[in-house]
Amino acid sequence: MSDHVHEAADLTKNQSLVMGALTRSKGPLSAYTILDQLRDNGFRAPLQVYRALDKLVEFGLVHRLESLNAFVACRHPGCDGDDTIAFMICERCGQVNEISDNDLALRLKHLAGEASFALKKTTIELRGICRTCQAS
Amino acid sequence: MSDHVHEAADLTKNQSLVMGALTRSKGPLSAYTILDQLRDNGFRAPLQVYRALDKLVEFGLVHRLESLNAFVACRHPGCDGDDTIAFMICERCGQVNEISDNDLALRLKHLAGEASFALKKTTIELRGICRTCQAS
DNA sequence: CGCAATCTCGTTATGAGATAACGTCACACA
DNA sequence: TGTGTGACGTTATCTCATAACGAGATTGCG
Ligand SMILES: [Zn+2]
Ligand SMILES: [Zn+2]
Ligand SMILES: [Zn+2]
Ligand SMILES: [Zn+2]
Repeated sequence: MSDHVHEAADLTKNQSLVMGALTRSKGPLSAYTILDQLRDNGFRAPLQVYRALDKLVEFGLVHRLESLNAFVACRHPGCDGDDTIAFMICERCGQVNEISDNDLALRLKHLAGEASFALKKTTIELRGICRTCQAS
Repeated sequence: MSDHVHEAADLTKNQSLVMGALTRSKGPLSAYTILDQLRDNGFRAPLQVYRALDKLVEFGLVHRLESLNAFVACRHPGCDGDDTIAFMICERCGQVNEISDNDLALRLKHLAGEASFALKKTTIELRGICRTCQAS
């Protein structure tokens, strides 16, 4: 276990269970929703979920959506968890799309640089209606 | 009152009090912190704060910081509340800087357009250390 | 081996953020 | 006069998140 890329085998039981719930879900889940889904697996308290989520976010396998207080499995291929990611969140169907754009990242870095701001983490969340929901 | 630009005179008593608390503050405040500060002015329940905040945000006088669950008075000159605004939030001193960048806004609009995503609202929050705090 | 450091886990209780639901009051305006 | 609308106050409740404590398992070292 010298690798820093976290695969399924690296995860503890609780982490795997939480990861599974998020992967199965079509959209983001709140910690308490995950808790409810995992009661049959022995989950009893919020902390069991939050502790697993903390690690999964740290590993870059899960992202937290600040504007939703919810969590989503990373579906952005090649996402290392440190990228500048933008989320498009459909307010009708709840689906989340994860996009990484270099121009966007550069622009933000530039703005931070101009202000001598030591950038650690960026949150970009776009709210709106997705293509599918507009059609219907 | 036919104007749509909201000045101090437009605000109700509660809205003025909440706006005052936010304007006096150097950084963002949580709803409950505002509540505590306004107890002497007759505030008793969270809803009094949240109702005022809802309106102030609607008027564009106050912004909500999603990653902080807190609110900050708009200090961006000419901000109409509909702009695409990025917030730089210092994790050491708590100060918030509000910046509006056209290139950034255009890039986001472009990305949304590419995905046929009907963009309604964008949240951009940069976390890091401000210039002042780096120096010290 | 003996022992400390670290990590995961379970549990209980509590803190922090936000809203539902109900009724009151003042005001505008037909 | 009556009727709608919007702000307000209060209570209760809901959702989100963490503090604090202790039990096992694991690792690495003297
Ligand atoms: Zn990702
Ligand atoms: Zn949709
Ligand atoms: Zn502003
Ligand atoms: Zn600072």
